[in-house]
Amino acid sequence: MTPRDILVTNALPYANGPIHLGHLLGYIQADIWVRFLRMQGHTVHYVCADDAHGTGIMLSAEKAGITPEQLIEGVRVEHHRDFKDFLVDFDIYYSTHSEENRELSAYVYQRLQQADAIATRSITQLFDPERELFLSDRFIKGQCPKCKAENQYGDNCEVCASTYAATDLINPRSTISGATPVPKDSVHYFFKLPQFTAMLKDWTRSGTLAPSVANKLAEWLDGGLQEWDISRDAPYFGFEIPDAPGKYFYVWLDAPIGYMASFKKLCSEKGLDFGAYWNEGTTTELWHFIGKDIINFHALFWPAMLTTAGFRKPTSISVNGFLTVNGQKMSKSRGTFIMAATYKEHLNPEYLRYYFASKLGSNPDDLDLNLEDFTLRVNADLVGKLVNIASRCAGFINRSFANKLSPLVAEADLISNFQQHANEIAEHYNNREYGKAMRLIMKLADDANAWIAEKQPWVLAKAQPQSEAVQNICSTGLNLFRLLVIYLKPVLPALAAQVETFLQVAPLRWQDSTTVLRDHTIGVFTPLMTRVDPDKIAAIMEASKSSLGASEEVAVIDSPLVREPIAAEIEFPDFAKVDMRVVKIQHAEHVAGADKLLKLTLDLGLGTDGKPVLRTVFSGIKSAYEPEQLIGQLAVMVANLKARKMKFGMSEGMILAAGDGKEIFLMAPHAGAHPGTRVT
RNA sequence: GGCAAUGUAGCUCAGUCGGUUAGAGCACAGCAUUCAUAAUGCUGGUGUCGGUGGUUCGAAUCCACCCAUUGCUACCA
Repeated sequence: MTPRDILVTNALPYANGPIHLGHLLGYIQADIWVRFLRMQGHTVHYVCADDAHGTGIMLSAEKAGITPEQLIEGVRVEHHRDFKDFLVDFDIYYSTHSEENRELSAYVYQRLQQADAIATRSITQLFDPERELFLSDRFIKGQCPKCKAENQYGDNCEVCASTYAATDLINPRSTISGATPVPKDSVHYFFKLPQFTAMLKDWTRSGTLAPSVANKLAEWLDGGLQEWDISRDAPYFGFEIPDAPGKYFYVWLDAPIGYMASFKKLCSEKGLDFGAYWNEGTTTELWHFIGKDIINFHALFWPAMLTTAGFRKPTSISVNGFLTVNGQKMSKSRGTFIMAATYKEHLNPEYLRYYFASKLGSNPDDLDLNLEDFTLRVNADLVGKLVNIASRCAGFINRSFANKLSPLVAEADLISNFQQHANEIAEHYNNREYGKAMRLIMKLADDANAWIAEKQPWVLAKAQPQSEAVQNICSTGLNLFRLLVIYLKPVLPALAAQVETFLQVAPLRWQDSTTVLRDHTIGVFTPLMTRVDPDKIAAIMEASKSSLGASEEVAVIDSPLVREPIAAEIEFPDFAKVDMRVVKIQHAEHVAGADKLLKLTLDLGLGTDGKPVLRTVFSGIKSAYEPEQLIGQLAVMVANLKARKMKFGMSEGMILAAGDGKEIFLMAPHAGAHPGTRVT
C-alpha cells in the first residue's frame, strides 16, 4: 500500500451560533475518514476553523454589546469544545480572522488582480439610511412585486417563488432598523468567473466529484457563470481590500482561504511544508468535506481562484446532505433542533457517530435521524451484538483461566474469515461508504454470536470449568471481538480505547487485523457501553424546546400588523369611492372544479322596480365556511366593484372578509341591519 | 416558474450495465437457550418496488408524463 499524504478540511462553521446535530453530520463523516486513513498508516492533516466574518457577526456582536473579536473568540472556543466532545479530531481549529488569513487573502487577491481577473464597476444597492450600511437581500423585507405577498425577503418570494432584485420590492424596509432603504451607488470588485467556464467544465467532470454533484454544477455552468461580487462596503467585519479603503473582502472570499491559513498556522507549529500541500503540481491530496448548500463556493469559485493564484486544485470534494430529524426539517418547536451540547449532556456521542456511520454513503443525500430507530439500532447493534460478544466470553476467561487467553484458537477458519473481510471493509471506508462497512461488520458480529451459541461454552464449563475447550472457545470469541473493534475504531474511537485497556494491547491499527491474540493476558471486563435510555431522548427534546423556543420568540415579533404594515395614507374622497352595502346571503353553493371558491347569491334588498336586487359573487372562502351555514346570514359587499369574469362565471362584486390566507373571517353587521344599507 | 435529488416491507435502508418466487437490520410472532449489560440462537408472515402509460419475450431497474417530499435557483450568510 502506497502511503498517502492528505490534507483534509471540513467546512468552516459560522461563528454566529452553536453547533447543532446538523453540523455534526459533516464533521463526523470527515473525522471517520481521517481516523481510518491514519489507522492505515497514511499521513493526514485535518484542519478546520470558524468562519468569523460578515454582516451577521457584526450585527450579533453589536446586539450583544461586545466587539466582533470578543464574540468570535468566545464562539470559537465553544465550537472547538463541541467538536472535541464528539471526538472530531482536528489538528487545529483556527479562525478566518487571523493574521495568516489576512496575508493569504491579500496575496490571492493580488494574484487575481495581476491575472486581470478582477473587474470593478458601480452597482446600485439598497442602503439603510439610519444605520448607514448597505443591506444584503436577507436584511430587506417588503411586498413581492409579482404576487404582492407581504413580508418577503429581498431575493425571492416564499409564496409565489418568483425571484427578483431587492430594488423591485414594494414598500421595502430594513429588518435591522425598520427604515425604508434607499438606492445608493457604490463601486464593487468582481471576480471574473466566466473566463474559467471551460476549465471548470473539465474539472468538475474529471472524477473529483460525485456525478450528482457534477450535475448540479452543470446547471450553473451551462446556464452561464456571472462575475462574482467579492467586495462589501464599510461597515463590515472582515479584511479591508488592499489599496481599496472602505472596501472589504466578502466573507466567502476569505472563508476558503481560511483552509490555507489554518493549515499555515499548523505548519508553523509543527514544522510542516505548506507548499507541499498547496503548490501547483504537488502530489499530495487535498480533500474538502462540505455540505451540499455550499457546493458552488467550493467547486466553482474556489478552484478558479486557486488556479489563478498559482495554487493546486482540490483532489476531491466530498459532499454531504442535510440532516432531518424524525423525517422532517429540524424544528425548534418540535424540539428536534438539537444542539451538540444538549445531546452531549444526556447521551454518549459515539451513539450518534455510529448511527450516522450506519446510514452514510458517499452521495449527498439527506440523512434522517429517526430517534426511535436510533435507539433501537444503537441498542441492538452496539450493545446487543457487539459488546455482548466480549461480555459473554470475558467472564469465563476472567474467572477460570486467570485472565489468560489460550495459545490456540478453537476455530481458525472463522477468525481467518473475519480477517479476510478487512480489505472489503477498508474499501468501503475509503470510498466513504460507511453504511456498507457497518452492515458488513454487523453481519460478522451476528456470525460471532451464532458461533458462540453453537459451541455453548457454558455447557462445557458446567461439566469442567477448567476445560481447555472453554478457554479456546472464549479466546476465539474475544479475538473475533477484537477484530470487530479494529474495524469499528474509526467510528468508535473511545470504545476502542476502552477495549485496548481491557485487552491490554497497544492502540489498535488497521494492520493489527492480520494478527491474533494468543497466550495473552487481558484485563477484567467491565461494561463498555450502556443502552440508549428512551427517557434521555425525551429529555433532549424537552431541553431543545425550552432553550431555543424562547430566544427565538424574542427575536421576531409576529403579528398581522408586522406581517402587513398599514398601507399608504389616502384622502376621504378615495375612501368614499368604495360603495359598501349590507347584504343578505340568499344562497351559497360549492362550485364544481374550484378549490377555494364558493358561489354566493347576495340579496341587496328591493330595487326601483320593487323586486329584490340579486348579485352573484364568487368568494374564496370555501376553506372556512360550509354553504349551509352562510345562507340567511348578513354580510358586507363592495357593491360598485367592476364585475370580473372568472373561470366559473361573472363575479359581481366582493364580499368583505379578514384573513391571512390560512384563516378567513367574514365581516358581518350586527343583527337588525337591513340589506342595501350603505356602510360608511 | 425552472432545475435537481429522493420516493422499495410498520421503521431505517440495500438492490438497477433489465432476467428465476424483490433483500437486510430493527420491529412483530413462535420455539430454544440462560454464558452475557432481559443480551443470544433458530423458525416465520410481511411489500400492487410513488402513480399512469410506453419500449421489451421479460422492468423496481430503460423512456415519457404525472404526483409527493426536499433542496438549489450564485452579487445570502
